[in-house]
Amino acid sequence: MLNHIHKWKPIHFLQNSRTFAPLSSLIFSKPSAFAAKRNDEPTVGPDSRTNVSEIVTGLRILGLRGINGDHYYKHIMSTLNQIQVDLIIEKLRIENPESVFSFFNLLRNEYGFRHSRVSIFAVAHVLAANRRFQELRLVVKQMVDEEGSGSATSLCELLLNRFRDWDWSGVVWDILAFSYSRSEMVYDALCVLAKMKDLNLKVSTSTYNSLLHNLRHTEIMWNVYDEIKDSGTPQSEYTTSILIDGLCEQAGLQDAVSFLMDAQRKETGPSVVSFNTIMSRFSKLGFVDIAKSFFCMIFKYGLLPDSYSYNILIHGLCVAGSLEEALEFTKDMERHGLHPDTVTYNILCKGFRLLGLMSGARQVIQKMLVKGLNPDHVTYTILICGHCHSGNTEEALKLREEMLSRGFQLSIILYSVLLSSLCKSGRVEESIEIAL
DNA sequence: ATAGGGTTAG
Repeated sequence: MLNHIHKWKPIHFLQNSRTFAPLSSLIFSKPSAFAAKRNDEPTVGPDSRTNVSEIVTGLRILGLRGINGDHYYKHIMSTLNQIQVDLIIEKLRIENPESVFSFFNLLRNEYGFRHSRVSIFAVAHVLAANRRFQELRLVVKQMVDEEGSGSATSLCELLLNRFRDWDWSGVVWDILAFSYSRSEMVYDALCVLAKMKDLNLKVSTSTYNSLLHNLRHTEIMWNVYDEIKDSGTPQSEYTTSILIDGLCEQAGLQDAVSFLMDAQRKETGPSVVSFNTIMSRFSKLGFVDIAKSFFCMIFKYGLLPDSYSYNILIHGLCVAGSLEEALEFTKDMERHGLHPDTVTYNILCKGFRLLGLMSGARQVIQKMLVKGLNPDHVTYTILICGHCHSGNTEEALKLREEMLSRGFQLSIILYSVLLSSLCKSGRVEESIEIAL
């Protein structure tokens, strides 16, 4: 340990590095940064000689990889507390914003560090400024999941008190509302929206859509829709389809169809997504013929069905037992330049399974493999259940092995099917073995 | 945010 302590001597390190041109030029281009050691900052490390500024400096010189490859730094990282981390992140954010997120992630992923809300929001603002929306969503989602429902009030307060004038805070607010909605904490999402309204902040279409989707079984959906219209937020094709789906449940299919037709009068016209939603509803209620007529209507509106349209219809036909027609539509799909995907093959596989034709199911999967598509957990579930159902426990067990070797987990339901099938065929011992 | 799966027993 002593060796490593000696290894870390910031001043010597700088003096020695004078002989190495590339590094020294980098270092001495900003000498002021190295007057780092300040006495008013908490010290860290085994000898209590390093402080936050020096860590930030180290990060600048060595980079994240360098710092994590350094034994002494590694030790410091594992002993940092939340106050120190908050200080580091704040300094990095100002002096070296490109590295904030990496540092934040490193601590969380490799050291199991739990960041404070303040640091999370600070990092979120940096991500928003850099338009790294995917990572931004992830960071906020993790926070929201950890904080749980009912946390919106305090998180909003924090945003309001400490981040009010920050650039991009509108985006962070929106992502916060979106994350609550996505995690099905609808009232927290609504709470954030109410605050955003007070602050005159813009709500994005995707946040509104997610919220509409979660509220589609309730009357509140219409309040949100009114708000969308009042605020002039642009609507997407999903907005209409979510409303249609909600109408199917709240009012009835007739009203939903009227709404779809009304959409025609608007400038954009109905979208394929809306047709798909209606088709799916009718199909699930057993009205495949009506679903089919909507499928034809897509063309009449000058639109083209997408792979969702085909899969919905093929599924409806399979469930209705019209396997031949389902196969016809699959060919038609290809004629229209749409490739049957894993979902299509799974649907067809289930079609054969429903008729007890496991050899046909196998052929479907064979064709799928030829097309370069891999079976997923749905494929395996259909096959295993089918084989269990037809008494071919041996084949089901083989598929279980294959599934596990490919890194898929068996669901509880699939296990119960498999175990009961084994028990029924008198193979109780094996059943117990698998269960344990 | 529109497409695909699955249970036991009673």
